[in-house]
Amino acid sequence: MKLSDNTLERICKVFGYLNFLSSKGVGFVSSLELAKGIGATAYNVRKDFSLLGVTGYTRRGYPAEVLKQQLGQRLNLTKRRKACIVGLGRLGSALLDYEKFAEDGFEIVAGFDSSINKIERLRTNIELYSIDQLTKVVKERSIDLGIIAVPAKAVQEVADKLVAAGIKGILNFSPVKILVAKNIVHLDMDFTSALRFVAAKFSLQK
Amino acid sequence: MKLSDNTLERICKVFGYLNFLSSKGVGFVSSLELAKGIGATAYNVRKDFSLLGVTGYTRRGYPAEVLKQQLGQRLNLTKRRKACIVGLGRLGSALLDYEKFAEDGFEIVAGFDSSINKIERLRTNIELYSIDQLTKVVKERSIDLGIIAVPAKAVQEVADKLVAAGIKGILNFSPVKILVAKNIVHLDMDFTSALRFVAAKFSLQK
DNA sequence: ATACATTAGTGAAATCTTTCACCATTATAG
DNA sequence: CTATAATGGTGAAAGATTTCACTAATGTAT
Repeated sequence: MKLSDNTLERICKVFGYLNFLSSKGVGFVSSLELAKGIGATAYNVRKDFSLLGVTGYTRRGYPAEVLKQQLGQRLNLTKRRKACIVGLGRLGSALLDYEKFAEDGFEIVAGFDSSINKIERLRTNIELYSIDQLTKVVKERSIDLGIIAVPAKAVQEVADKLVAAGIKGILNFSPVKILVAKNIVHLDMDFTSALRFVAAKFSLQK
Repeated sequence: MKLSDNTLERICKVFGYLNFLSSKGVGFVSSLELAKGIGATAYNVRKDFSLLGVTGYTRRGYPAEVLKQQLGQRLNLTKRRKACIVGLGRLGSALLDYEKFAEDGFEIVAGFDSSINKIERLRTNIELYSIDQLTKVVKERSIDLGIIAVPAKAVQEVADKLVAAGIKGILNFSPVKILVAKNIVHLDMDFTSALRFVAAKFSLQK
C-alpha cells in the first residue's frame, strides 16, 4: 500500500485525536468531527480512510474504538515501539519524561549523552548510558527509533551511529539536516525554522 | 505575493542553511548545494527563487550573503521579532534558553506560567510572569509571537488569550490542535504525532 | 579563440492532492 | 410509513506542485 506523506500525517493525527476521544468515552465520530479535530477537511478524512479500506456507517460515522484499532493495525501502530534519546541537554532531558510518548505506545528505554557528568546528575527511571555504548545498547534492546537532541556539530555522527546500530527511524530535533540512507525514515523538527515559518507567513499575508 | 506553504517552508530552511554557510564563510552556493542542505531538489530551489524574483549567476550560483539578505527582505525575516513562551514546564523552560532562537533574530522576551512557584524557582535572564499578566505584558511589549507549551487542557484558553492580546503567530507544542481566527498564523508541532509518523512510515515501506 | 561543461531561469508537462458532485444508506421526525 | 436530512463512499474534475526540457550565459580547459 502506498500512501502519501500528507495522508500518513493526517492519519497519525486522527489516531492521536482518537486517543483523546477515547478518554471522553465517545462512541461514534463523523468525518467532519475528525476533520475539525486535526485541521483538515471531511473530504480529506474520508478519502484517506477510503485508501486504507476503512469504512464507517451512514448517518452515524465511525465507531471510535474500532476505528482506532483499524487505523492502528493498518499503520502498525498497535505494537509498542522502543525508542531512545540521544543528547540529554535541556531539550533531550525534557523529552525523557515526556509522558505523551508512553501514552501512545512509545517506550523510551534509554538515554545517551557524551557527558558522564550529565548522566550521573539526571534523575529519571530511564536507563542512561554513555554515548560509547549506543551501538551495543540499541542492538541488544532492539530499539527501533532514535530521537536526536544533540548540538549541531554532533548530529551527523550520531545519526550514522544510530543507523549502523540498526535503528529504523529517526526524529531529529536539531537544526541540522541529517543525511541517511533512503530506507531510513527520518523527520527533521527544527524549531527555529518553524518559528521563522510562522513569522514569515504572517508578514506575507497582510 | 502568494507563496505556497511548501515554498515558504523551503525558503525558511534555505535561510537557516545560509546562516550555517555564513559561519563557514562560503562565497557562492549553487541551487544543488542548497537543495542538498535542506532536503529538496535543485528544481525546487530555483523555482522558489524564481517566484520570489531572486536571481543568481550562471556557472557560479548565488552569492550567499546577498541571497540571505534578499530572502530575508522578501520574507520579512530581517527585523527582530519578539516572542514569548507560555508554560514553563520541562519543555517550556528548555525553550526559554534555546539559543538558536536568538541567533536567528527571535528574542524571547517573556515567559508565563500559572504556577508562581515555578516562576520563582527558575533561574534565567528572561522575565517571567504569572499568566494573569499575559494580556498586559504582550500588549505593552508588542510581542508578535507566542510559543505554547502548556498541558493539553489549558491550550485553547492560552491560545485565546494570546490572540486577544494581539499576537500575530503561534507555535504550538502541545498535542492538542488549537482553533484560532483565520488571520492568525499558527503551526502545531506535536512530537507524539511526529514519532507516530516516523514509526508508521517505516512500517509501511517494507 | 574555441569548445565544453556547468549552472541558472522558466514555460510546459507530468504528477500528485484536494475538492467536488453525486449516489447510497439510514436515523429521525412527523 | 414516508419524507427528510445527515452522513459515508468514490470516480472525476479541478487545482497545486514538482519535475522536466530546453535555452542562455559564462567559467575553464585546451
